[in-house]
Amino acid sequence: MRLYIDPMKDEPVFQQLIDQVKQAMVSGVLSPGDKLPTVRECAADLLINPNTVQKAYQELIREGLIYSRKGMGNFVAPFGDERQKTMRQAELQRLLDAFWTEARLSGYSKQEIRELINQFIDRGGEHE
Amino acid sequence: MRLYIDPMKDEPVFQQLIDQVKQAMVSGVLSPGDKLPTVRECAADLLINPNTVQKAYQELIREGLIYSRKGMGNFVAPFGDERQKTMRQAELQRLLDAFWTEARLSGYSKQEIRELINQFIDRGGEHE
Amino acid sequence: MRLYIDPMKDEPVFQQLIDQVKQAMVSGVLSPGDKLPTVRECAADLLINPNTVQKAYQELIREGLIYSRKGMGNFVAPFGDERQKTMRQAELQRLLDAFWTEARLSGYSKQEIRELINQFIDRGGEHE
Amino acid sequence: MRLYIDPMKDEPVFQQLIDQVKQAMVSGVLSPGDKLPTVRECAADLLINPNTVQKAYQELIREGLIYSRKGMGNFVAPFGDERQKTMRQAELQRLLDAFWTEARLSGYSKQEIRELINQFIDRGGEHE
DNA sequence: GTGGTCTAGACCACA
DNA sequence: GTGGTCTAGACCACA
Repeated sequence: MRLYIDPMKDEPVFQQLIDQVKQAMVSGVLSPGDKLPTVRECAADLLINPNTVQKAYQELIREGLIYSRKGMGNFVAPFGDERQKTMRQAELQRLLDAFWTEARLSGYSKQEIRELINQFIDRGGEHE
Repeated sequence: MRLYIDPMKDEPVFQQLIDQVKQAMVSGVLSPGDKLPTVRECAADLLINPNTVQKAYQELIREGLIYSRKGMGNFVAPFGDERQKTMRQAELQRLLDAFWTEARLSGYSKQEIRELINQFIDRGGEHE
Repeated sequence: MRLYIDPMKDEPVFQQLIDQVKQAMVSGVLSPGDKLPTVRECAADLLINPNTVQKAYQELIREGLIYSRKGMGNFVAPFGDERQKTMRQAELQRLLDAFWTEARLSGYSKQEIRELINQFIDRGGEHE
Repeated sequence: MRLYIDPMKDEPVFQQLIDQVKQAMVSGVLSPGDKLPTVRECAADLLINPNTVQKAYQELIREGLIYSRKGMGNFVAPFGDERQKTMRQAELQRLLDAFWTEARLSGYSKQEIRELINQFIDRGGEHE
């Protein structure tokens, strides 16, 4: 697993790292048990501050998506934990609301959005 | 149209205002040509600084969702402009990607997400 | 001569009026001696404040492009007065500078801009 | 890169800053990747408020001409992005129209304007 | 250290 | 009256 960042994006660097790890987990590039790059390795690789990498990993740990073993590194956690599921419902609803509002403001009808989403899902969600 | 804010949320106040106006436009509470509260009115109402309201309105202007007339106030712009549509496609795709990743990480299968979305749409997208 | 305004534009109303009269003079819709709409007529027509129309006309008078005859109305002045020419050189240079900078920032080469301009001129400057 | 302002000009300070950065980018004083003065540095240097500098930088970011990294500073973005080009066409046309109208009102003939422009371009567009 | 948000309030341009 | 610009300065997030 190799991470990268885009300095042009206004998304904070630590957030870009989090998103990438999540994307990799969804797409199967990272599987439960896989080892992530070490904090130092990653920081040296991307020319960023180790604290920034640490912050990203801490957040992923907090979300239960990775776990840390002292002296060993950081590893991908098993998916689909029931507790996670409950915790994520609100976030999910929020994202779906945001998507809906943007789509409606863009002038799409309910039916068009439904089709847009179905096409997306049929293609496998871009990442699969 | 009456706006409100939640000072406890960590979402910036100006962003909350933007989101609310957008929501109101999608839900039909605000229609093209409608007058928004004046900058001062809104600031006094919400006990926030006029500059904060101004910032929110400026962003909405920049997105082409409202327009401003000095000495007159701010007004809702016509929807669905073709140029806007093009500009929003990327944002839409981004939001749908984010939603998809979160949903997949929460352990939902493709089919479950499809059903989740269809239920959401059938309910009218929360706002209708 | 019928004037109109676009409330969506962020250009002030009085400026839109000025620009329109100028465009009409360049394109030949208005010729020296032609009568402009009266202040009240124009204000009533466009649903704007008479002061706004007055302000536009005052500016055109100041630039020597129209003149006012008490009780008679406002009329288009003869073109090309030598004094005007001198006064306008700076403004012209400024506009050309602005155009050049934008064009260069848009990625056009010197040669491309030259061609762009020549095409524009050959078409008659859009307004003729 | 050193910025300056003229407080006597009626052009807003933030606009003067924007124009200067653009000019510097066109003339080659600023190249992609170059670091701009920090918000505070610039404000202290010009004896203006940091918010005013911030406003100028925000607009440049919005136009895609610079990008910002928290804790790092603001940097010049790569030029000539294809999307920018498309977005700027309208602005370009508008400026050329304005120039044309002013020139015609000043009494120049089509041929004279063509020569005026060619001279300008041959001199390298003032900035090169 | 550096950018981002926000307050409190002055002053100006436009309508 | 209404929006736009600007000051002086606080506090927070990010690196």
